[in-house]
Amino acid sequence: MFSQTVEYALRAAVFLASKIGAPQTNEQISAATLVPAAYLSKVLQNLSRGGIVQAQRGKHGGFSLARSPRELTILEVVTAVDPIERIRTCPLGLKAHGVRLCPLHKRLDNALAEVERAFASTTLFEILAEPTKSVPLCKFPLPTSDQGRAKAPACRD
Amino acid sequence: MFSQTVEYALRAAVFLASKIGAPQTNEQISAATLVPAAYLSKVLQNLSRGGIVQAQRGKHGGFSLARSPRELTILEVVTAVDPIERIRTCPLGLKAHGVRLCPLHKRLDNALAEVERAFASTTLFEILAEPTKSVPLCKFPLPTSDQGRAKAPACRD
DNA sequence: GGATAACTGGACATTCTTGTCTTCTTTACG
DNA sequence: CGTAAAGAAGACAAGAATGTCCAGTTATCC
Repeated sequence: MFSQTVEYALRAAVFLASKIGAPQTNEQISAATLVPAAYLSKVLQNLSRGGIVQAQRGKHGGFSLARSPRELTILEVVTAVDPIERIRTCPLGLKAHGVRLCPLHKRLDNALAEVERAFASTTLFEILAEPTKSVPLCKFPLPTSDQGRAKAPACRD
Repeated sequence: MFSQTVEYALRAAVFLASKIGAPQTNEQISAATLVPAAYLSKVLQNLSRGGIVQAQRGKHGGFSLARSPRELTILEVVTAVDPIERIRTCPLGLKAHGVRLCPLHKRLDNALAEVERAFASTTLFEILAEPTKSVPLCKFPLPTSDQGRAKAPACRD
C-alpha cells in the first residue's frame, strides 16, 4: 500500500541518519540500501527538493541529512516523495457532500489520518536508537553479548 | 494511498448493501456510483470471485451482496480486490532480519495493521446506518426535518 | 426456440510508476 | 588549468494500474 518510492526514500533517509557528518554518495547509499542506483538518484533528488537531504556535488560530495534525525519524522520523508493524500471532499464530486464526507469516506480518511499520525510521531532518531536485534539496513544481527554495544554497529558501508 | 479499484469496490458494495433483495445491473451500479461501467464490470467480477457479491446472468439478472451487510466488513471488500499486503519479512531480503522486522519496517507494518484493524471493525451496515447529512452515494442531503426518516432515503437509482 | 437482457472473458489502449541511460554541470584537488 | 568525482536533468524503456471494447455465454420471457 505504500509505494516503492516511499520505501526507498525511507531506507535512504535512515541510512543517512546513521551517517551524520559524513556525506554518502548515491552509489554508497544504493549499496547499503539495495535500491537500484539509477532510480535512487531520482528519489534523492526529490528528498533534496523537499529539504530532507542536502546534496553536494563534485569530489567528496554526496548526500547528507539536511536536518537533525531527532526532528526528522517518517512523515516528512514520505511527504517529500509521495504525499499521503487525505480525502477532503467527496470523491464522487457530489456537491451535497462537499466538506462533510459520507460515512464511507469519513472512515477511509480516518484511516489515512491515523497513518499520518503514526508517521508524524516517529523520528529517524527513534528508529536508529531502538534496541533491537534487527538493526535497520544491517546485514548482521546485534551480538547478544554486550561487547560492542557502545554505539550502533556500522553496517553495509 | 488506496487504489482507485478499492474506492470503486467499496462504492459498489455500499450501494448493493442498500439494495438488499433487489439485484442491480452493472449499468445501474455504474450510474449510482459514478464508476466507469466498463471498468466496474471488472471490479464486480473480482468481488464475485471473492465471494462478496453474487452475479446472476440473463434477464432480471444483476449483482447482489452474497452476505449480510451486518457481517460484511470494509476489509473483506478491500481484500477481494486489492489486499493489504502486510510486511512479513525484511523487504531488503536480509536473512538476519527474517521474521523480526527492523524498527523501520516494524513501524510501517504497524501502520498497515492499524488500517486493517480499522477496516475490519466496520461493516457495510454500520456505514449505511450511521446518522449523517451525507448519505453514502446520495446526491441529496438528508432532510433536516424528520419527515421520511422511516428508512434510509433512496438515492441515485 | 427465438429474442433480449445481462454477466464473462479476452484483447486492446492509456496513463502512471518504476527503472535505465546518457549528457551536462559543479566541485575538489593536484 | 586539467582531470576526475560527483549530482542534475532529461529522454527513454518496462511494467502495472486503469479504462475501453467486443464477441461469447447464460438466463428469462414470450
